[in-house]
Amino acid sequence: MFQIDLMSRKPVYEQLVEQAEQFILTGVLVPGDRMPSVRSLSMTLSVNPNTVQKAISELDSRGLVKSVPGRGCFVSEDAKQRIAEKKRGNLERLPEEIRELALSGVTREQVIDCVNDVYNNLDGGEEL
Amino acid sequence: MFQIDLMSRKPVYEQLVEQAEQFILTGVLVPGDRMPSVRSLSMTLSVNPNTVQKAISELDSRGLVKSVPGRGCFVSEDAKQRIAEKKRGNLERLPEEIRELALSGVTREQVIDCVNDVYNNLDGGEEL
Amino acid sequence: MFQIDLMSRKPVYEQLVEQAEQFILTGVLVPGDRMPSVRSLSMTLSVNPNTVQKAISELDSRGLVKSVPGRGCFVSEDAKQRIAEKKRGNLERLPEEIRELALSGVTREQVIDCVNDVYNNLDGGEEL
Amino acid sequence: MFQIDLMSRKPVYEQLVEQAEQFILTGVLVPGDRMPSVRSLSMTLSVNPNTVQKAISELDSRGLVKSVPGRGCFVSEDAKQRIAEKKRGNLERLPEEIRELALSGVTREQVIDCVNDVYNNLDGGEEL
DNA sequence: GTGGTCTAGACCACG
DNA sequence: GTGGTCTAGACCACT
Repeated sequence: MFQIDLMSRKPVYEQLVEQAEQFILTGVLVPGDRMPSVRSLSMTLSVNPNTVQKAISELDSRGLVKSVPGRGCFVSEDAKQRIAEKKRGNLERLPEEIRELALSGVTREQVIDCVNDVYNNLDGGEEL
Repeated sequence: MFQIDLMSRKPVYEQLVEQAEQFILTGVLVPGDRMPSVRSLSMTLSVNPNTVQKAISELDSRGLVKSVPGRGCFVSEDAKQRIAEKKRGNLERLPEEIRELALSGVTREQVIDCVNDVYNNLDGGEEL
Repeated sequence: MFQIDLMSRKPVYEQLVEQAEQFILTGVLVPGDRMPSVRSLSMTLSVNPNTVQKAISELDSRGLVKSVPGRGCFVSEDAKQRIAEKKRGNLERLPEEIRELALSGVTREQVIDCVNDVYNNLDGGEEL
Repeated sequence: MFQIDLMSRKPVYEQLVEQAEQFILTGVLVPGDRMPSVRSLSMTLSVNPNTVQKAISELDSRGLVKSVPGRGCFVSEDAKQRIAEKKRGNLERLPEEIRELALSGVTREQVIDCVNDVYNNLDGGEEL
């Protein structure tokens, strides 16, 4: 399920956090699901347990999972909404990125096509 | 001209590099223009000369400026093209970002509107 | 392994970069190998860590090594090819150098002998 | 006659020195010839007179020219021999350069061809 | 004055 | 422990 790139400059724990968010956002993980344990993840990924723990703590502090001592770590009820809300904030950065593309010679049509491609290929069940 | 955010997590030298790229891409700096000197920049920005130097070196190694010891640092002829080419590569990352927005409840219309806003507000003289 | 000449006019960090390239080109360092750490190198060479760091950064930006914060710095897969490609470009400068030798009284035989010596003494296992 | 590249990282004065050496080695300048004056050179090249003066001083200290106050600067009798002698010293560095080419995949034939090309195309009168 | 290199020593994030 | 960033201040070569 999880997989990391040790050669990436992105910190391992951050890769794990982002993947967890992706899984929740796309419905691979749903509220109540139990996350893999620190030990099992650190084993399968050949990563230091501290690193995995850091990712879990981060997810916890963002309210995306709830750690229950002795029982494990579970996706919280409002996890998806929280992530969606945060991602929606990225909409503010979008104009600047598009402007850069425009200045670099990318045409309006290319961008519009790209947008339509994405929306047309969304799995029906994923739309809110 | 240049300005930095000391509180940003983005390294100061990287902020400088990106701003320089912006200036070149938007035509504020054109080929042959002389960059502010290391010392003057470090003074006005209250940043260590070494940090500014690092930014200049980075720009140099990317072929965006040519720094000539004893004379100064000049925007190279093909600077804008180099940047545009690199930015165009970002087009590949765009679908993923839009997909995240879509999954987060942003509608197709919102994104399209955003795109059109950008292209309609481009300075007329700039190439689309 | 690495060693520098403090009296050389060539910058220390550049000496380090060139030695690393030599090591990679001659197979002393192979893809996946871990480079000596910044601190250890700076200790053994009695050089400031920043200077070593600069060399590492340069190698990284040339794609010869991948440095991963917290884990170390590793020779990249295509390092040798990249170096070989660059060195092959030096072939263009060779005629000018030979011409200078010729004009200075070095005979054709002397140069040819030199060439043959080099090729005859290549380690058998190295590709011609 | 002389020409410099202001964008080169090679110092201007060094460019001038090397060009003078080339002119002497190839016979464009012969013993007794008068060098262009500092003022005229600095004018035609749009270079600071100090920079030209530095080049002249360097040539003088190498015994390649003789400055006669009030009369000018003349190519010395043994200029060509001095240069040739120095260049012949470069023969020692040649094997290392060829070895790098060899390790980079350049074949013995390519190098030999290059050598023969140079010697076959030498102007008959230039050979010592 | 310019850019380039280097030292000394600090702090941070990551593992 | 690792690499990455930054400051403070020095020296050099070049124009």
